[in-house]
Amino acid sequence: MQTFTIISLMDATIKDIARIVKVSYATVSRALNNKHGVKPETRKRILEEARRLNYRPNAIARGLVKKQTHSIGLVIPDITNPFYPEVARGVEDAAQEAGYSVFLCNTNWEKDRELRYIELLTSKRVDGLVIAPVSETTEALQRFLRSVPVVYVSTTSVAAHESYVTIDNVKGGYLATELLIRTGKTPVAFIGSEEDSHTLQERLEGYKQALKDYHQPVDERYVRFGNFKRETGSRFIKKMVLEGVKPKGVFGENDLLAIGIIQGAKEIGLAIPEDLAVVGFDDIPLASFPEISLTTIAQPKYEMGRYAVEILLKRIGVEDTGSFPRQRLILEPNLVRRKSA
Amino acid sequence: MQTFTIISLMDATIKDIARIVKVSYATVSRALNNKHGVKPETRKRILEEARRLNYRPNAIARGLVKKQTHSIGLVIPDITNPFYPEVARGVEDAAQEAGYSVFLCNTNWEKDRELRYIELLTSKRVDGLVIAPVSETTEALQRFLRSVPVVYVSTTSVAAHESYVTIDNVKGGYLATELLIRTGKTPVAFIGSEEDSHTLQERLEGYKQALKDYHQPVDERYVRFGNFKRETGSRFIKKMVLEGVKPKGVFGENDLLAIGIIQGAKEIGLAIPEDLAVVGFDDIPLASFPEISLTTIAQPKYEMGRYAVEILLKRIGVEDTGSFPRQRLILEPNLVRRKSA
DNA sequence: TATATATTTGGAAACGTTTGCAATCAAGAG
DNA sequence: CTCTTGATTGCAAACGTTTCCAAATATATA
Repeated sequence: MQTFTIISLMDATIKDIARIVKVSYATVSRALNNKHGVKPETRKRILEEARRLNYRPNAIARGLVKKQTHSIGLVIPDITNPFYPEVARGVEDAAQEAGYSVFLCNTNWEKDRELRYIELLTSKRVDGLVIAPVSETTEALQRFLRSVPVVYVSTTSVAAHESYVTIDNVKGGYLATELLIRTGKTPVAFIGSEEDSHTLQERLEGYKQALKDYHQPVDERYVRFGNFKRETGSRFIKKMVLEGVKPKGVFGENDLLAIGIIQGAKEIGLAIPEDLAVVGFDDIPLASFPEISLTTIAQPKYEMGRYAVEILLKRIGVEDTGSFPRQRLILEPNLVRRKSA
Repeated sequence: MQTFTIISLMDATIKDIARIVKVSYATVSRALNNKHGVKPETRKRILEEARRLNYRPNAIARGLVKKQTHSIGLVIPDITNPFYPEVARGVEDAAQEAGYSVFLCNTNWEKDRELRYIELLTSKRVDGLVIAPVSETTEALQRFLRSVPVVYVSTTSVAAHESYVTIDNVKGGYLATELLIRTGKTPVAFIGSEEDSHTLQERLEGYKQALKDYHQPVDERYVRFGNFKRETGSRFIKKMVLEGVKPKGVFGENDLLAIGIIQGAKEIGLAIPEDLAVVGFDDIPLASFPEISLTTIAQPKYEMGRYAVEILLKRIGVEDTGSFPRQRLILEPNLVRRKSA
């Protein structure tokens, strides 16, 4: 009894099976991998013994010879940010279906932590990477990335030869602004996160485009940048009206910001959406809560994750690196109308 | 130029370095790992060449000989559920600091998907596992788990020899109920998720304990079970009052449920907290939003994640499996009072 | 029955490291 | 100048697989 337990504790290898069944371990390998060319009866004996020994193939050893690990890395800023769990879930589901596992890496928005992670992941010989980069990729980062297939998610601004999946942020910004204008909520303001973010720039471009198309003046006093935190939205809207800049509508670059805007507006006695209509971007789970009911531009987050790994796996599948054409997938944003605008 | 690129594309190995520097690859290995006993000048030359070749140690090969991968698995029901991102983050941070990577696995609450994952992870030879199991562990699962160190998170009901970190659910339930009673919100109801969940049972026990201590009757009509979805909370509270069962306070087994309860209550014209006070459990990020402002029992989610891997790594550190004593860490729940009660 | 062919098996190298042991080397002691 | 000693180095095995190639065996063909 005791002995039995101990035996089952230490991992049996292919050699153990070979020794017991009295065949070469080449044969055992073939049997275990359902390769043709092993006599049914032999195969049966091997499988039985494997089962009896509680044999688990050693993926490490296999990885060494096959030069692939069936693992991919998912590098995101922060799983705690409500935008990412869904894309992570999409990534994970798609990976799992294809027999891949995924390493979760939070960069915490830190450039060097991101770099260290990528370094680590390449050391672990992941077969590929899906990454939502902290910011514009640096040269150092590029150097690493050259040795492993990668698809970017939620960014477009990357080296010309890389694949990515994202949504049409310009269009999203346009849709948001357009709604505000058409419902008479002018002038409409824009409150965004960091100014140098490409995502922001695109959404801002959509905003300006809509303004132009509908013959609205573009007034810089109505556009502000801070960071992606909720408090920022609250602070900025209050500051704005304090300065006498009084929009009737505001487009928040993301939902957290937009929710903050609503909260700030309420604090100074503005009714939503009568006095101030606000629309956000992302459609995080929170947005749909009755208490919040935020009108917003939805991103198909889960699908973005899925598509990213689908592209990645296709890329991994082709042995001839470099011959694989860059894939760009730009998904459609979707206006979902709730009570805030 | 072209040639250079190609060279840097294929991974240089220790042998390449050895060949160029003209030493044995044993020496290269020693140099790269900062082992003593290699002449400073030799080490320098090796390090330089490694850098020049853009050498990345192959963790797979290393793992094969050292029999450890510096990877752990994180097996949770669903990263999309607001409870888990924080613990995942804690796990990841602690792991990262110790040089470990973490595989993210969503079981989607499916027993067999959980099993498949654990099978996969053991095949990949993770050094350990932190797992929030779908339900009571099965025999099959136990068999796998015996071959790898594991610490459970957010559960207590497991084999006597396993480690876990969780919070004192009984106490949490008690705290919640006590608050309701002391603020005069009696009778107080309990609305929970699946009846056979151990977590629920513990929180329910706390509820009953408090009732008893404060000489309140325990009336089964005031306790209901459904699932952990928000809608359930909403439906159940409405159903309750429809049946003439009219609590003044209700303890929702988790925040989602509690928020649902609030929403349902509002729909039928109840004022929160005047007509109905509600307290939840978990303190998910949402709970603190002004629009929600849910009084709840907070779990130190991030810390749970951290502690889990700290215990795990300590366990991994000792070579003599079996000699490591089971670790139980039961964290304190924390009442955070907001507007809903 | 002998030969050709197909099926099943085994041997051995390879994947990229780490590490115990023995060999070499430089230098200090006598 | 030789002997000891300690610091450096190299050799080779090992980790657990996969896979190429050849050997062995069985089956079909003539």
